[in-house]
Amino acid sequence: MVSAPLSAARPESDSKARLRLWIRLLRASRLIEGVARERLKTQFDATLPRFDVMAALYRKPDGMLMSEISRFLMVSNGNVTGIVDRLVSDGLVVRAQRNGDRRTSFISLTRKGRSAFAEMAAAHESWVDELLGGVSVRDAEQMSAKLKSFRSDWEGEA
Amino acid sequence: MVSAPLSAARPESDSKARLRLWIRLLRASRLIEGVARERLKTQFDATLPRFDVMAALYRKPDGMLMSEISRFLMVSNGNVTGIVDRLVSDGLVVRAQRNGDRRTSFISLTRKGRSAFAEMAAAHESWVDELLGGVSVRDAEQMSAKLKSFRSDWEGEA
DNA sequence: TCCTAAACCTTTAAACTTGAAATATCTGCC
DNA sequence: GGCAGATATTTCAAGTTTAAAGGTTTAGGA
Repeated sequence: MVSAPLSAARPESDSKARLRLWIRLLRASRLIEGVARERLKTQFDATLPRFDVMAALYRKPDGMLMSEISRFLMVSNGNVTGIVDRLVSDGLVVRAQRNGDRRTSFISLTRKGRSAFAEMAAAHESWVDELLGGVSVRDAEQMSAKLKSFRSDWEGEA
Repeated sequence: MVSAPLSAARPESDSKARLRLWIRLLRASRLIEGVARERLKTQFDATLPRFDVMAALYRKPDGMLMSEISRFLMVSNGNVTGIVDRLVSDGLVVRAQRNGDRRTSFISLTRKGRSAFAEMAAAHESWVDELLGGVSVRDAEQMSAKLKSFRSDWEGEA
């Protein structure tokens, strides 16, 4: 009897294992997002999309282009327009004209926006720490590393 | 000089590690969701929320209550109403009256819905396998297990 | 200069999403 | 029976989201 193949190239069970990982990933994301959304609402009268845009801007005090924000957050271009509009009307964000290029403007947090975000970010970090408290730091670091390398394969490094 | 504390209870760096995990988790989810959404659209003229609802129903041939669907998918009640409405008008899903309780109905896939979903599910599994191909099966199983136990802590088992 | 293509952003329509309010029904207790 | 409270769903307004279409501006030739 000839030896049976021990494993085919990417057999059925492999894709099932990855599918299961994906489902768990998705459910974990939804769970955490749900908690963050609810607490942002009740404790800061803010929404998750606004928080996300402000988080992107917080890292770049000099400002970002609309397209940079949408690429960073992995959402569509038109989406960011509406969110920034509302943030501007709330005085948390400004659009600064660029001298060279009239198509674009640099979006950045106002002083008010920065301090509002700093407060929310501290709370947000503690919520995540609370929710993921059951994951050891070692496991968290391991998983982070694996997720990072996975993502690099699909986005041309990051 | 007295010895400095080596680590406080849940020190700063711990929450940073978990925060990083959360960000990576979120970005991985968005990446995969984006690909799935785009391919469902172009290859099946379907949307991700419809796919999700059909996936929930596919596991339960006898039908599900609206509230069961929304709990399973972790979305709001009102949300499911609209999605099911559209699936019904496309003939993919039916609402069956329950004899005992007139508040509720059992939602289930039609024959057409089942075969449409089976096709999409096969494609979906291969997309996930493709996207997560860089994650070894061993790593996938490890991460799944850790995400599962994390989730159980927050949802009263699952 | 003028033209074409590319880049960047906004607008639009349709769908999705939430949270709260409204509606309908059921259950248990008098 | 009749009513209060609980349960299940839908409706509603506001906001988010996408993909596609439209508008403006810039850049790079001919």
